[in-house]
Amino acid sequence: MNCKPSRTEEHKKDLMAVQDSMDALQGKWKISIISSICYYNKRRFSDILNDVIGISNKMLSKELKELEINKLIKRTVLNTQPVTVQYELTQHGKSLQTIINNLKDWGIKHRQEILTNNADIFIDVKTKDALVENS
Amino acid sequence: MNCKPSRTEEHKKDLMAVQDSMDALQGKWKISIISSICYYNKRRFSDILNDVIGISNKMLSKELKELEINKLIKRTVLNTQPVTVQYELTQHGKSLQTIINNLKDWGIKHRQEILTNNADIFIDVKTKDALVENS
DNA sequence: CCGTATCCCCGGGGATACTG
DNA sequence: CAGTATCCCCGGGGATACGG
Repeated sequence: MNCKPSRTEEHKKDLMAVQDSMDALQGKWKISIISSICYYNKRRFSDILNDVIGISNKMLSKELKELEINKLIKRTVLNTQPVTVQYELTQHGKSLQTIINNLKDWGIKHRQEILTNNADIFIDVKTKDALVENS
Repeated sequence: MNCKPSRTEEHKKDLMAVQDSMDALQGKWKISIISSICYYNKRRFSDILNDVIGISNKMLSKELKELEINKLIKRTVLNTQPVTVQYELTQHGKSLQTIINNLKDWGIKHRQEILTNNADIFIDVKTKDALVENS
């Protein structure tokens, strides 16, 4: 991305590509879910439900559906009794590794950056609120 | 990120780092805003309002505030009449280039992936709905 | 010019209960 | 076991108007 205003036609495409990536990864749990599946290679619904702390079955179902539509994971219904469903990363899903790694590295640098030179202020990265400390 | 379930303590940190990055970049307009400022090096409020198509002043104000809190941009009030305000990327903000580039590249691959082998189905990447074509 | 304030709508996302 | 269905709340985000 060569830093152009979004009005220039070619740059609009770059911007859209970035947004497409963000959309695919957005959602509170997507990265955690990908991570869980990736580690175990193949993973069942209830297992992921256990791996990802705090997620509800509704959310898991929804996020998995989106990941599948985006071809990041593959869903397989197994012939067991009762039915079990297996999820695994597609090749395309695995290609996310680089990005996720970059995001992790930058995130660590970011946290340091935010925490440095802020002795008098406490920044809550999550809520993005800057709160003055009680003296 | 070495693909571990989020319950393992060290991996939670990795996950959090990724989330921190996502949080900093999330918001409908952040990337577009960063892109605009980056291109012009220094850019005023009303100019960005013009560069980023469709954004409202309220949203621009809010997103700029968040970017500033996250130390990605620097805000300077100029001594003009009436007052003008200048925004520029910090060093930390510029360090996003790599990530944004990766996101762009992956986004392009992603779009191709989604569009391939889907002659009978139309995928709306934005809404994530898979719509069967009218025959 | 650079924002805030207000109103309002819609969708993300939690809790819980129910089905094949 | 693997999801749906329902209810409900809250915050993102648009439109518009106002203030320094």
